[in-house]
Amino acid sequence: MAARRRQETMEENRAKLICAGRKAFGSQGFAASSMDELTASVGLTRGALYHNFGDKKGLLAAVVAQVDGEMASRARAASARAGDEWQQLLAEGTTYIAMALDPEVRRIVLLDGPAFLGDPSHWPSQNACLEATKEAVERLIAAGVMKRVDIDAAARLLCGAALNAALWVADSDDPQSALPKAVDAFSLMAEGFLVEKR
Amino acid sequence: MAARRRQETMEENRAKLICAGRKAFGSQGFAASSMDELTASVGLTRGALYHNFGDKKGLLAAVVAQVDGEMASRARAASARAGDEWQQLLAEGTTYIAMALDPEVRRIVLLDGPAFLGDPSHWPSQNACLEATKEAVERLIAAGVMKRVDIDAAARLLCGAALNAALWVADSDDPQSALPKAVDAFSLMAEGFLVEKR
DNA sequence: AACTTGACATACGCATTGTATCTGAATTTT
DNA sequence: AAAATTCAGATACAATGCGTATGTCAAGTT
Repeated sequence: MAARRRQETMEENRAKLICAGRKAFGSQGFAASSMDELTASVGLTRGALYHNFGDKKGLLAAVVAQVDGEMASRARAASARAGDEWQQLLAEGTTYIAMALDPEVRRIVLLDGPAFLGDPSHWPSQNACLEATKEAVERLIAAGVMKRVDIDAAARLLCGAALNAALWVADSDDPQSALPKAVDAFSLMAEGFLVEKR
Repeated sequence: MAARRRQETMEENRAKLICAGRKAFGSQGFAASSMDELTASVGLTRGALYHNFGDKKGLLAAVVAQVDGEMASRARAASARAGDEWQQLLAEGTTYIAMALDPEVRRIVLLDGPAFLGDPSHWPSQNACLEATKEAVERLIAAGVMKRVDIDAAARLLCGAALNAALWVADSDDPQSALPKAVDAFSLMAEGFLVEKR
């Protein structure tokens, strides 16, 4: 094999570790994941880990940022496909609910993330979900569709409700039938913010 | 000192450990708490811990059950002081928000609990908050005040929104001013469930 | 009073994290 | 191009903590 650039292989290794972190944290949880196993699974040692991410939590932060970013882009895509601005907000919310059914997302972003990294609104990734919701709320208030409430509070409530509903759906006896119930209830509750009922 | 009954001292020791667990888990978090230190702080050893609670998570479960129970009784008290049934539901919600400002509650029940013990709706303590909310929702639907939605879903959304809002308030730059915003937004959003606006 | 029980202590093995030091290949310097 | 320098990652080490296996002594039993 030809001589590789330094930076190139380093980025490759970072990507490998983040990928392995997703799998390990997503399946066994952050606390139960061994960094020895994790690094060995991609042909490295803990040396690479500590050099690249500082400590175990550093890797978690990187993994969270990646998953979080993917969630946000999927949410934006769903939002773009929806009708008016209100429909877009609902689409984002229901997309969050659906995404949180992925065990990896649940475990990493909803459970271990807040527990080990602190409140999502303070994450370096700025919790893209919250950010997207905030923007939507801002537009809706400006357009006179939503009542005048504190933007951060409303966004947090909507996001929190959606993601929490997802935890419920995922852990319910019959997720398939729980999902539409959660989506219905979410849409209904969100209408509390509307100026006029539809 | 007179000879103590066996069961008596055992219950005393259990209480001591749970109390120490509250302090340790609440201040340092579950993962960072050393069971050696914790048990020593009440004049015992890990032997007592493993005998009484099986393992570290066992103690967490006991602590969670205690805190959770206290929260529920405070919520019921607030509910009893409120006006009509709808006001009672709102009172419960805002009480949850206020209670979650207690660092111990936040850390133990909202962060470490779900992360290490799994979904609250499956806790042996049955998550008293959820239970209380469910009962309230059930009554309100029967009374025709709330729209017909799935009871579990609605309760989960309301509870989730309230507790999530509390996490936001607690971690915001200025909790004192954030609290009323959160309460306002919560009350407004909950009205989405109402049959007719008030 | 001898015996049994069991609540808790003691002692041990194993796993894991973080750090300090080392190494060799990629890059830079002369 | 050879020597010098960097630095990504490996190796080695120290510290801590969990869980278990075993021991012990007072409370309860017969």
